[in-house]
Amino acid sequence: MSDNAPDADALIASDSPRRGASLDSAANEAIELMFFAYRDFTDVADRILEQHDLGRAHHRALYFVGTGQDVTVGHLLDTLNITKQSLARVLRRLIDLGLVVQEVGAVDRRQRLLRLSGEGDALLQELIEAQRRLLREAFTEAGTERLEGFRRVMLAIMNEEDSARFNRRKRAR
Amino acid sequence: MSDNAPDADALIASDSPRRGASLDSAANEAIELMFFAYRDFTDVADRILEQHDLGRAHHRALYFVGTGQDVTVGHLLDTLNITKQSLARVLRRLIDLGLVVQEVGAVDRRQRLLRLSGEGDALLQELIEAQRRLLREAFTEAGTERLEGFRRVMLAIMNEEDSARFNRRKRAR
DNA sequence: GATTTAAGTCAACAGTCCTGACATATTTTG
DNA sequence: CAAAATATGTCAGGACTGTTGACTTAAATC
Repeated sequence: MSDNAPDADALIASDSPRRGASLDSAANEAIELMFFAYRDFTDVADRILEQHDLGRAHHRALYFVGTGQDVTVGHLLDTLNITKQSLARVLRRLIDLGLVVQEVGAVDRRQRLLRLSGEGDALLQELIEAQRRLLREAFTEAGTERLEGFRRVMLAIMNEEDSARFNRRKRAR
Repeated sequence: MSDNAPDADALIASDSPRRGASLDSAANEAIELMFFAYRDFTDVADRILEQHDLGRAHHRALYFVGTGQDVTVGHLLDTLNITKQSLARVLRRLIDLGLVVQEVGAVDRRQRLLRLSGEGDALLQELIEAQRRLLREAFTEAGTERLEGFRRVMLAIMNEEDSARFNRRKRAR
């Protein structure tokens, strides 16, 4: 981009002479890695969702309802970073389809605790397994010793709010 | 997920006893890494796009027009995996705003070669720099020796079509 | 009892994606 | 050269997901 480009392979050698320039070209490359990898990662789920006439928004809601504990509407709004109205539409559909069920909160009866029905969980597991398979195969292909590098970089890409959220969820697992 | 959770750190130790189970829980974790990291990665660009009343679709078109060579409408359709109609709306806007210019192909006059205007390139550079900064900082935070792991895993997540596309683009840089 | 909080809902609008059909100009092919 | 294929553009219309802002209800809290 800003180089006079002597070596196209600077990206492969992880430590080249000029530190800053190398980081920049690695970052340029990573912009495309993020785009293509994320697209193909979501594609494997999209194919399943299509069969059920559901979209990505339903997937996300299903996922966080199914992998959290005592998930309320408020938690979901927080996690997904969308508006109440946006979530309402999606949640309504999932509830009408019988994939998500609501119950009044035991401690705070204003809350609606969300959980998956058997059907909902079955679909979620199908979605998770599809993405897990893709990732498992990618880890194997890349070599499992590279997994740690992947994890650390991805974690560092997140903003503080999300890495805190991630760690909170991880702790709860 | 499926563990009786003796050690929450099993994911950090990249080689734990049962190979398959460890890969599975690493993959479970990675599902969330992909979600949160991608969201925060796109957010830094979205904030800039907002100021120009443009969306992600415009960003993608701008990006591939600006980083490719002799980009035609057809190439863009191929790269973005969207329909002609979808692209047309986005491209129309970019052309009307004067960010993208078209010229009739020299070899094949049916083609419209797309390139960025000065203004378009300025915006693209701003967008790229925002994401590059985020990634550069993430690489530094994670340790640059981990960059290679990140790269290889991301590349392995891509399907063949996209990794071929990625390598083609890389070669051309 | 008044205020705040959690959730649900209504109306309306915007962006991005889709399908399918059709038009035009140009190149390629038989 | 005429016919077929290709590259692009455009029209009509539909779906999903996101937004804002206002209002209601029920329950908790001060």
